[in-house]
Amino acid sequence: MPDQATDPVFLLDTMSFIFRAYHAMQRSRPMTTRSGQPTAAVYVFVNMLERLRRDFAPVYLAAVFDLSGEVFRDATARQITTLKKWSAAEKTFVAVDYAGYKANRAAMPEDLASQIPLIRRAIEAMRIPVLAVEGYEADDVIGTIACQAAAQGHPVQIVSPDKDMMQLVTEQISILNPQKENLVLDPAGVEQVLGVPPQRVVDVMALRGDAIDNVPGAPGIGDKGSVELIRQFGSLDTLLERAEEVSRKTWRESLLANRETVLLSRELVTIHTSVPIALDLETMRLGEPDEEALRSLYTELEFTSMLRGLAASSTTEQASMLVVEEPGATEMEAFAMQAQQGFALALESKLPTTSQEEQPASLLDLAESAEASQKPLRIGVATAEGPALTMPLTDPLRALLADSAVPKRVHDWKALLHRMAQEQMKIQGQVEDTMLLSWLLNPTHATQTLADVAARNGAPSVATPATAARAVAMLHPKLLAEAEALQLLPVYRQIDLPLTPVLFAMEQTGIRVDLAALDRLSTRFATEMHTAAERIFSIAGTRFNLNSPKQLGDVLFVQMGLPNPSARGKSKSVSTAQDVLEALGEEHEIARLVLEYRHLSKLKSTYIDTLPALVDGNHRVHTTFQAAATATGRLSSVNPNLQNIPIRTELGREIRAAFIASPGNQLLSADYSQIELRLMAHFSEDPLLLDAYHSGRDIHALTASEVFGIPIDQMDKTMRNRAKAVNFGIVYGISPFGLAAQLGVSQQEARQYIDTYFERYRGVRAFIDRTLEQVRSEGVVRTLFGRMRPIPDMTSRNPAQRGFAERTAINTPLQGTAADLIKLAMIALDRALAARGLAARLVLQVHDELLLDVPESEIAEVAALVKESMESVATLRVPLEADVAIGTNWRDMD
DNA sequence: GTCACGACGTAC
DNA sequence: GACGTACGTCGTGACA
Repeated sequence: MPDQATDPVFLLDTMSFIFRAYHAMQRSRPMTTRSGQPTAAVYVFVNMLERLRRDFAPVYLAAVFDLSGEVFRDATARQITTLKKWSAAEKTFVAVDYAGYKANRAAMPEDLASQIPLIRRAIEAMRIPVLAVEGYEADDVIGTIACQAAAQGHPVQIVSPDKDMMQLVTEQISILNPQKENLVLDPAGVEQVLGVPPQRVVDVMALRGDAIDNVPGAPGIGDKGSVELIRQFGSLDTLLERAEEVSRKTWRESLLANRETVLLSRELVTIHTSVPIALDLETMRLGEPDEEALRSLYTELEFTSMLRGLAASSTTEQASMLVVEEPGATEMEAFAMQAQQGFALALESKLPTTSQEEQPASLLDLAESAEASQKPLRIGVATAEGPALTMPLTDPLRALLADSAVPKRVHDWKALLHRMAQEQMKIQGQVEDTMLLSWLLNPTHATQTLADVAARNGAPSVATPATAARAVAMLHPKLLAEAEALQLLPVYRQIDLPLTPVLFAMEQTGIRVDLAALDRLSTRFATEMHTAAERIFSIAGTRFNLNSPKQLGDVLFVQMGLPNPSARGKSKSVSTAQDVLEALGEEHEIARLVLEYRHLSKLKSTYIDTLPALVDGNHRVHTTFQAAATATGRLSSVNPNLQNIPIRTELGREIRAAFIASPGNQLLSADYSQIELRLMAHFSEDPLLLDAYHSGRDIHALTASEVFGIPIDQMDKTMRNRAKAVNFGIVYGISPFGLAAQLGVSQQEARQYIDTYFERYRGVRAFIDRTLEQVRSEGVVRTLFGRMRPIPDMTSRNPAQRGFAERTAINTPLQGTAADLIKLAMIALDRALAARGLAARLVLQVHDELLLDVPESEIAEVAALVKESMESVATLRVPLEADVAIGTNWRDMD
């Protein structure tokens, strides 16, 4: 138990949370009781308080409200028309007109107002002290009490989602946001997030202004400019004194012209700490909740999960007793004994990254970040029975981590490997990954963060390293048992788990980017975009934002009256999508120009101007492969996405050419030939398909001759391409609608093609029927290796839902098995390269393609190895073929 | 400013 | 009412 004098004081910025909760839930789905009483804001408020109590066991806490004090007033209470606002001139609070000050703020909506009495009941039942000073804003009350408590030696946690509060942060006062995984901001954290230290927060805000609260700021100086100027000049006062020195003209002139406005703005945004009130800590002592009152409130509001939490609170308390945040030597030794059987570990979660932190602007920043990184890393550890501890990374723990006889359990092994590489930690021994297990069990769930997985599986909290480790320790046996019951362990142990270190290495290696080439492209694209835009404006006779589909649709189809063949405005704006503009044909030059502009603009903003910001000091870009993200088992790639680098157009290929080999190396690409159609042949055992792949025939030409009745030797490109679209359609779970849209033919015609296809490829028809029947009865579909995807809605009365279910049921085993195969090939290849001591490195995977960076001297050997790894990864009813190509860049490969 | 979402377009 | 699977950018609109 910490010394009473150092118990932190928690100050809750209550209405900010209630408003945010209200708006957030409003957007997703309004939450009400069966009788229609809205409850979203109450729910979020109560939930936050429960979590705060559970995660931090606060001794002193006050829910702070402001002047209007809605909570303690009836809805019909008198309107407050004035409040006291700090006056710089009089150095005191003076009454101002409330209506004017809050002019830009809407009145409280009725469905929120009706929840206020419920929140009042919750506060009373939870025995939470309330702090409100008549006529003063909550911000100022919080600031005042925070300073007083800090002066008396108490650490203060301001619990708020609001950036304004950051100005109050000191060594003693920090900001806690329980909605962002209990993110705590200390002075360094504020600087990391905002780019300036807490003392300078008001300076930045004064420059930037705030439209909502009528804070004018300096017009023309926005988010970026304000931070840059304050960082450059050190403070607002210095900046104003030396405004003449500001190099950018618009900023300089704005500063010179708006000096007084900016100073006034600073007054407006400053939180004042001299509200006439004296801290009385005892009134802020948090009471024991009135369980009966809470039970009755939760029952009334139909908060069933909260009721369960209430019932289970005694066991939860026991679990939390097993968490020791500041263990002594004895506890750590006890842990080391128990840990021999294996333990779970979790690292401190990181602060969100910002562009500022990546590029330290000054030596001072460098020094500060170096200091921050010298703080010993805190690691949460937990065994099956013993307590979970948060402990520093000391030698005994390093030894345990490196001990290959000790199994480890983690959530997101690959992320851990990256952190460990930074910290020079080594981890050996069998590793289990609850993130992968959870994904295999539920691949369609949006996220697999620890917080998310823990919540779904009834684990209490992941706020600190120790509680996170406790959650992993609890999740591991549970998820493993579920995976075993669903026969998912083979995929887990043979595919996704061993793939993890391979992906880690690929991410670390990265791929080299030709920055000079991108720079040239940027200039060239800018010019061409400008030319296209000017011609468009000239033809249209008006200037508008070409990037806005809404404005563009208005100009083309309303103002100019062009025919719109789509006419598929879903009550919103007219579609200006590519296919619609293409359908306008060559006689409308403006359509062609818009398409050209769009293409240039897309490539420039998505790739050309984005990639250079993401390269490291060696001109290499490091993507993150998300291994637990897709519904089918594929990987995905983010930050940046390197799985959608252009290839189809000439302009796009210019970008691809900017991905280059390391000096002295070549790039080697190997891609599976038609892997999904080959898998269709394997699964369906269709004689035509099997024969085609065994005798190396052109599959698209074959389909063209079968479906369109054209002899192979008279095949033209157009018919082959149409047949190609049919073959792709088969893999996607074909429909007349989709094929018609793809080919630009009528649905009747598309239906005719599909019917003919299935007459010829009888095996494919049978496979589809068989698969649908099986999925209808089992509710899941599986890949060849047993990876599973639940398919709901197979029996839905809604034809659209049912159709979608049927198409995913067909596509998933094909796409998913292909994903399994290339993953297995990557694992095999990685081992083969290591066994031969080759320096070639895998750098990318693009679903059916592997890209390697290979020293010249190894090319022949690696080419053979890659081809062999990919083709012999499984023996199917048709051969697997991989085509290998080599080049200095990712475009020019032979 | 922040967030969510739709429209669009890139890949396989 | 969307033939499958992803991710990123932009504009827009709703809230501060």
